[in-house]
Amino acid sequence: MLDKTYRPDEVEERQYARWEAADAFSAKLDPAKEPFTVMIPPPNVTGSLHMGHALNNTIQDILVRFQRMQGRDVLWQPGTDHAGIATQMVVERQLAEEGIELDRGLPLARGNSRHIGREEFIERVWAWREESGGTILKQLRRLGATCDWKRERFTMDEGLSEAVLKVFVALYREKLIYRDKRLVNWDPRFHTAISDLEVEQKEVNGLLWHFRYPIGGSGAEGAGRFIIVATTRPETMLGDTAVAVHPEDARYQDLIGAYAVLPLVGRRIPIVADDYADPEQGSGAVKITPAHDFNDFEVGKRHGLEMVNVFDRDAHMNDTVPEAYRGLDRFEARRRVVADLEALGLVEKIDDHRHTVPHGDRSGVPIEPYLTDQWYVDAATMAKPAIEAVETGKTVFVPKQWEKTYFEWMRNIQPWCISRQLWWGHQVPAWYGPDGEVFVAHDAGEAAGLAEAHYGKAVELTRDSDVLDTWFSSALWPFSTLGWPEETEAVKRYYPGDVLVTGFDIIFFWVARMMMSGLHFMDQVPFHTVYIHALVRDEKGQKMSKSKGNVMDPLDLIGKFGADAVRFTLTALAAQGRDVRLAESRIEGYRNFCTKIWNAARFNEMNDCRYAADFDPAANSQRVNRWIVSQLVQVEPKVRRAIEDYRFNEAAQALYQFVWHTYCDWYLEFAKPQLQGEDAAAQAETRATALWVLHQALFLLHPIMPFLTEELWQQTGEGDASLMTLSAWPKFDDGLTDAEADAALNWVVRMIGQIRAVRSEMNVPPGARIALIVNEASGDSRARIGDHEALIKTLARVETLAFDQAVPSGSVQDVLDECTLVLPLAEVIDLAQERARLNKEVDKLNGEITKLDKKLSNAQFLAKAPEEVVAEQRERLADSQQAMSKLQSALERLASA
RNA sequence: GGGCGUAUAGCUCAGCGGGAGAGCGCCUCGUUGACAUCGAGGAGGUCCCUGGUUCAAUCCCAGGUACGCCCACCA
Repeated sequence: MLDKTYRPDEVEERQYARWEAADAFSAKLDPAKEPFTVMIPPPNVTGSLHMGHALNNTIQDILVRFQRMQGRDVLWQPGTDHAGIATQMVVERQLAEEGIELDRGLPLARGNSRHIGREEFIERVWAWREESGGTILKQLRRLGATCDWKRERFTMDEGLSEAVLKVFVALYREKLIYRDKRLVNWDPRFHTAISDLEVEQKEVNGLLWHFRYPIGGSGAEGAGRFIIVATTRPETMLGDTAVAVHPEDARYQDLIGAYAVLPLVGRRIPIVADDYADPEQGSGAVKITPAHDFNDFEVGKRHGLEMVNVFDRDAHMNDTVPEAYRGLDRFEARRRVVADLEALGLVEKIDDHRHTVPHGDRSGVPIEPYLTDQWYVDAATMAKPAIEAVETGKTVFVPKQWEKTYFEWMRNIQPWCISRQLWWGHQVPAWYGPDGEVFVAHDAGEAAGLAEAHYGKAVELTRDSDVLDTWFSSALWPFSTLGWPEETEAVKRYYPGDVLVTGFDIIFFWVARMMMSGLHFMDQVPFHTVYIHALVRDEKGQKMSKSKGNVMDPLDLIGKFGADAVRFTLTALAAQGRDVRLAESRIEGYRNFCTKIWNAARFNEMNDCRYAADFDPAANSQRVNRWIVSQLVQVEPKVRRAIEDYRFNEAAQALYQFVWHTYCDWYLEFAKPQLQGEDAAAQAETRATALWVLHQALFLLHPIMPFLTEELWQQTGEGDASLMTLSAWPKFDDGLTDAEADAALNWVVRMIGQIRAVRSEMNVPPGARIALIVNEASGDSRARIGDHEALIKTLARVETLAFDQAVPSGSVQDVLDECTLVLPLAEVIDLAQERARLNKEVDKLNGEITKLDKKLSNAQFLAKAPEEVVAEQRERLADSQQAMSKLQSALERLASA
């Protein structure tokens, strides 16, 4: 017996365990089946499940469950990402609580008692990972995700690290990885370089300071002349090595080639002519700090300027600046510089200024352009095949518009800075000789060999201490997880993958880089389709964030409404090209849908509908049964195609409509008289059909709502022996569609709906003696009414139903398609209201008739519109006119009454 | 500055070159043995504006307005 209500909390855990016990999720390496591969976007090992993950993985799970049911050999590859900075932060914070900090050659911070070195730190990270890493993968199970957990990978695993090593060395030898000294985005909080993508531009209210730099040199010297420069970053003036003016700027012609004396520092800095200086901007003169500004860096290179780096890695002032400023934090230095210049009378003015400041996306602090040696990938070269692959359709984006975003970025791609000054990550496989000569190799032994060949003797080597950007290893995910560089069966079978499901925010970070590395090392695109889904926002369209307090926790929602309700909601809202605005009321609505399905199953159970493996719907004789089967058969391709085309919301919509509004609202009502009637054959057929149709619908629902459907299949279907998760998608014979039953019962449905509407609008009391008289109806309609008289009487609460009878006087009539609804006058409560209602109908029809008349009297329309459209419009006009005449006579009767 | 997207019922959103839809909310009625986490019915919309293409435009095109997002940025 089914419980009174569906209890997801009790069912979900049990069913998930059954699936795992049956090994339902594992890739089978089965050569008889066509493979289907989905690579999970590996969540950060530090992460926990948020709504974005819930959407992302619901979609993937729908796809893989659907494909398994289609008979494919599915690999859904799970795993986590070591998330360099994020993880290091987490563990560092934990260590700090124990009074431990990393030995970075700096004194201990207050409150801390000891330093630890790199090795010990890395041990601590692994220990942390053992204990609390990867909780998100456990959370994915609660969502119902059917990843192949036995194949779980971690980007710091031995195998994946091997892939990273091989890729780095290979790219270095192909000169696609190189070392360079240039400005990088430096994060002063984490003391590391970050890539362009990890920099977030934030708009802030700042100030624009205008400084007066005294002109030095023979000519203008002593004349007390100044050149005015403006800056948003006063502290960097300590590193100025020039002032630039536009070569054609008339104001400064005599100063080009002269020099200014840098206040506070006393350095003589040249005044150079460079197009970079915009005469329209401020004074037209601009201070040049080549070591701390990307534009200035270029100017510096053009003019051979000195590059003075004024910061240490904490963004404190270093020893290149005058004593008074050394060791100051950059913001403190700013205040001091401004104050000192003010004291010297060198501040021309200070304006309010709104501008953007680059911030580290993880640290949240302003980043500094900083001159260091780093490792770079020649992304522009690697991007070329990746661009071509999308241009030629080897990989397609869904929705297609994202290809434009991809192209835009890939065609303007900059060198990718891949080295990070962190400890947690893949250490750069480079060793340096005593003179700084670099040897890139797979291991220390190979490096030693290279060094010996270079120097002619054995030398001591020092390994590069940097680690690689986390995304460097993620970029290899589609093949490194399969065992590459080993030539495994899995690599051969599951690469290239089929579809990658991800959010647009990750196109640059990950998708683009997988494309580049996949094409380079595997000669094939890593996936044929990239499905880009929306961002999950709150119901007001705001991005969910902890600071706004509008975060919805998927686990809470699963606890409250069940995983299936959450999954179905996300699916129903996941229309292409639009953000998902998630309101709890929506989930509640779909939780009710779960309940509805459950109750439909209970109805079957209570009516002795028993599962029969050999039931053949084609043998049905009852029209209502042929009808519901026909309706079901028409839903299946809608659902299948919607999933195949990534239109998940349409699949959800079609299923919701069918199960609730066709099966429950109408079919089960139609079935009741047969289930409770005397005709044993009809009863048996209806019992079997009701349950069979429900089961088929459960199969169609299964990829979206796996738990509920599995539970009902177990309880009302084949029982313990069979798992829906391992079963095939239903395949229906075309012969099961039944045009005759469709036409008849769809007509009956409409008729009952209309009678109910009239009853309701006329406020007809429940027991009223309402009659339906059929006079001018066509043969079809007469047959339909005759065949389903009992249903119409019961469901529309009609007392008598008669053919070819005069409408009795003293009654009110209404028009329903081809029939007349008759109601004794005494039963009508409000004649005026009924008159108003009929008049409103007349107005509506009048409008319709006028419109159609006009259209059909337009010669152009008749000449150019397709025949069937013209015919259809004619038919509509005829229908409207007929209805109108009946309405008129109904009104006349009402008037004379 | 460049690119992309969105504008349809009170709200959240589907949809479509030829009769404006759903869910939620709202109103009315309903405790008939699956389900009140329910059933029946209803109200509610110049489909953002202007122009163009077309026999026909909410839909296609152009321009505009508003909002959102991404990328790059002025010292």
